[in-house]
Amino acid sequence: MIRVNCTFLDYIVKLKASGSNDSITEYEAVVGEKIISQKTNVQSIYLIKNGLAKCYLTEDTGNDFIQEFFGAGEVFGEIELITNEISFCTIEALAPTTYFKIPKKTFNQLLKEDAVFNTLLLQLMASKIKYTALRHSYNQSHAIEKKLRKLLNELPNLFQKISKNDIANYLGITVRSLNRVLPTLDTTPTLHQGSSSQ
Amino acid sequence: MIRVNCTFLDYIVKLKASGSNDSITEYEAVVGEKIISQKTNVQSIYLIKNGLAKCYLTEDTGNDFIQEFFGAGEVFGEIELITNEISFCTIEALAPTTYFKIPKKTFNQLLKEDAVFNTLLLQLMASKIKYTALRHSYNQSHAIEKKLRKLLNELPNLFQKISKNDIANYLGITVRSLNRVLPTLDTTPTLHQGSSSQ
DNA sequence: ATCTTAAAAGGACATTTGTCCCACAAAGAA
DNA sequence: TTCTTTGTGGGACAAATGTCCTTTTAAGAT
Repeated sequence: MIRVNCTFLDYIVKLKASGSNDSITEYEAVVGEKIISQKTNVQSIYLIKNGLAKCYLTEDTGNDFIQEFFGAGEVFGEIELITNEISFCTIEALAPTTYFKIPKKTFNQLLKEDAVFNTLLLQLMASKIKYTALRHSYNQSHAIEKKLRKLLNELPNLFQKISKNDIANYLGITVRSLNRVLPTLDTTPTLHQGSSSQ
Repeated sequence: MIRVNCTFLDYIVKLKASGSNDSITEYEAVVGEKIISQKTNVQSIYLIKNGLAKCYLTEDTGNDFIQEFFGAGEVFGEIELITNEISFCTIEALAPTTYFKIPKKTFNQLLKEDAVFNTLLLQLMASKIKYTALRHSYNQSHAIEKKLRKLLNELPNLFQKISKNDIANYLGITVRSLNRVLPTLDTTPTLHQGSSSQ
């Protein structure tokens, strides 16, 4: 549930370190900071170096639906650059997060001239498609309890890292429903400690 | 809800017509035929020339969840080729469907040597990611009635083209629930006529 | 024509999930 | 400290959705 991509991160770190590309810059986001806001223009692709962020869509109903949690190496903004459209989701830091920013021009150059970069991006996107397909399918056809068990299996310290509200929004349920199911699981989850627990 | 991609189809048709690539072959699937089966090896990418197919995942519960309906120009198999993994979904014809098959070797060659093809594939994948993100988000945060209205808005003759069972599996609900909501809509849907109605 | 099968329609009931509350605890601001 | 805000926990009830089952209709097979 927390997506990472070391291969891609390593490649970009090396690229930056090689000095051949000084347009790649590094930033830091504090907890709660929005790195990308829904329905705004995107002029770079972003890459998380370290930290944790949530990627979510706000619906007309006011509900937030969390697409995914992003950890080290995860990339975003590439969809907007490729389709030339405004962002369809918001990326918000859940912990202090450092990230790289690669401007559109550099991104297009790399895509064209760097075969390795091109392949890495294809793999990254293919992986996103597959992962979300599997996740949403599972979500549609299983009860809350099973979804939660699966989640806890993937990330045992889930409740230390992510607030209940965010977990509920990730599962597409309410916090009340989440709380109702929790006691039925063997595991005894501890409380959410905020970003101090990372 | 029925995805199409004329640009990509045109490009492949021209590529094939130019004679420069005789490894691209054409096939026809009858109604109910599975073009790709879940958990099998994939050695080509596929491209629908004409017809209609459903792309679905079968869960351990036995439930089918329909990811998307594919119309002319839609591509599949590319994820499996890029990630080098077995297929995670089944593609099944809902109407007589003609499609192209591009072998893995040719696909990789095109990706490397044909910049236009490379870009088209990136766009296609970006579009898939965005579309499914929006759809699943909407599905998670809206009641059945709204989901159905949205669908009927996109495709007024929905019920002529697709069976209720498939529509239910696309929305992640049961046929019973679908039938319950139908009378509350102004529209009076007619019955599913099978493939004869196209 | 008759039989068989698959899709459709919907009643009755159970279960799941959401909504609306209120209460409590922790963290940060004044 | 005291106040305020935010996350948490859960009771009571309402609404949405699923399960199970029966009937009807339409299409295709023999």
